[in-house]
Amino acid sequence: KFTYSILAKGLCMNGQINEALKCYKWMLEKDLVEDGFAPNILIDYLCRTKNIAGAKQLLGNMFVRGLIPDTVTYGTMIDGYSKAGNLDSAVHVYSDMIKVGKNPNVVIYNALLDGLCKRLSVDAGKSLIDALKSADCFDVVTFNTLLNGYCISGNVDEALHLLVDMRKEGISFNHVTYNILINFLCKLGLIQQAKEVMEIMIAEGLTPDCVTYTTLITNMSKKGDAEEIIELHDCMIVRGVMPD
RNA sequence: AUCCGUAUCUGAAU
Repeated sequence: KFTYSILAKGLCMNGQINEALKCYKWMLEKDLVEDGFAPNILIDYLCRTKNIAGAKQLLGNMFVRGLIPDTVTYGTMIDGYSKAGNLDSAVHVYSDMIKVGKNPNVVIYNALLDGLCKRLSVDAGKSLIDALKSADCFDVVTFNTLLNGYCISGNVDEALHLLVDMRKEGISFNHVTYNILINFLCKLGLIQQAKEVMEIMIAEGLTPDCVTYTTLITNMSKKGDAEEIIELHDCMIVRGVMPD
């Protein structure tokens, strides 16, 4: 189950979807598909490549073969729909999973939250997170998602307030939290402050990653201080972060 | 044995 599922995933990452599907069919013949693990990988790939129709078909095929969609299957479809801009269908999949008695976990809610913030409104996202807090169902991704929503809509006050709230709820910032803030500061034209936040991040024991550096370099390029850009580039190399 | 191995948040490209 694992060996051939991961092989199928590798084929997908190579863009060889037909080979991946062949691999899956072969697994079915050999009775190696006992649950959602293998089909979830293919459904996810189809969603990421915006082939929602294909993903739906594969999902339908699971039922035909008596395979029960699991929480990951539902999460994959919810995220796929919402990233494709179809929030209604995402919510519909969510109701389906409730109907069949599957318990949504924090990943499901985070996917919905991201969809709400990006496709509907941050206010809708705020309402959801309030409910999640009462239900004690949240993690660092939940907060990062809403934080990014506030940043995208330029809501500085709410963003800052959310950071305080995060601490209050006992959620530590991670590298993504910092990357969101650094990107936001850059977008506000506050490059120097963005670099300071990177220093805070390091002081907090977190390691800037490729996204951190690319964010800073991209935004500094718009101003054209070549010296500083090269310095930052060399800095990332020295610290062992590979540019992509 | 334990751990890891499929879904959710950030940059760039389109």
